[in-house]
Amino acid sequence: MPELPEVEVLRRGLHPQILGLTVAAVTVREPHLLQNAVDDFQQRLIGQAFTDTQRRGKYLLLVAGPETLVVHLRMTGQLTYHDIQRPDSPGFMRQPLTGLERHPIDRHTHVIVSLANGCALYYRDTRKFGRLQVWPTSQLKHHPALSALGIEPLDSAFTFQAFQSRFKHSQRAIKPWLLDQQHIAGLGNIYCDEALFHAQIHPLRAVSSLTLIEQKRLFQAIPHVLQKGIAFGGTTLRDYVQSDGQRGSHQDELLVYGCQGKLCTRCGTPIQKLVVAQRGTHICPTCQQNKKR
DNA sequence: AGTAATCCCTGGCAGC
DNA sequence: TGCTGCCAGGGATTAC
Repeated sequence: MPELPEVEVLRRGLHPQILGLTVAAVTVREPHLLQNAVDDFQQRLIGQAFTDTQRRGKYLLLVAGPETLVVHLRMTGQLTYHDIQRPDSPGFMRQPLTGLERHPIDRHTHVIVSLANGCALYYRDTRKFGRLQVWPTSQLKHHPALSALGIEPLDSAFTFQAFQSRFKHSQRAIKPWLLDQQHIAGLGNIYCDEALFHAQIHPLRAVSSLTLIEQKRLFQAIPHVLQKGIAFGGTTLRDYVQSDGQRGSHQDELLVYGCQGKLCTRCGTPIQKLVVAQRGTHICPTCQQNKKR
């Protein structure tokens, strides 16, 4: 479940590795994941060199001159750089039990971008929820999904005024509101739960019922939990890996997500798991009370 | 218009 | 042991 921090860590890892490298070939083993026709996808990338990397919400943008590769990892997507100069790189990792070398490409490797230096980018995705698309760089502003995204929570434009102005008078619960990418871009289930715990707000509280103090706590909690996730290399619960195949370590720093039964670090109450908007949701029932309006 | 439910996928795991 | 069925969830789509 890569969210903003995971995509940002991935981007920072890929950036120095691919910058300036030319796409030599593109292999598509699962056309279903592409939002372009296969031929179109291949022909527009081949011959282009990567000039920049960007991130917008949970979208990774690999800019290759006039064309940009837009990647969304969704649940189980992995984008790794396979360095042929390093035989110990993830592509040649040894199986922990058998000691046998694992082939760099398996049945879940769906797209391979071969680079002119002999290295390659592998897109691997067990659940096949992820999507890849080639889109004209000059038209990124008009990309339907990207242009619908809300404010970037780590951007300088994320001020309390900007945050508060999006609140409106919605009776919607705060958790699904935060998960809605058109308000704030990049929050997913993990960091949403962590932010609400940090701000001491129950996920079912109506958006319009939040006091000014609570709004300010939430405004501060969002970038705090995201920066912490980046600092620890992202959260690897199962599938997420960085560009070099390494796991993140933020899963060991979570205070509520997946912590049901453990004691709240603030008050000692056991963390509870409930379901909000069809999502597993983790709270401290003492610190995050569902007050009446 | 705004909100809520459904679907896509597979591996892991609880339960019998 | 081996099978069944459920669960994880981001976002497009559909439904209300």
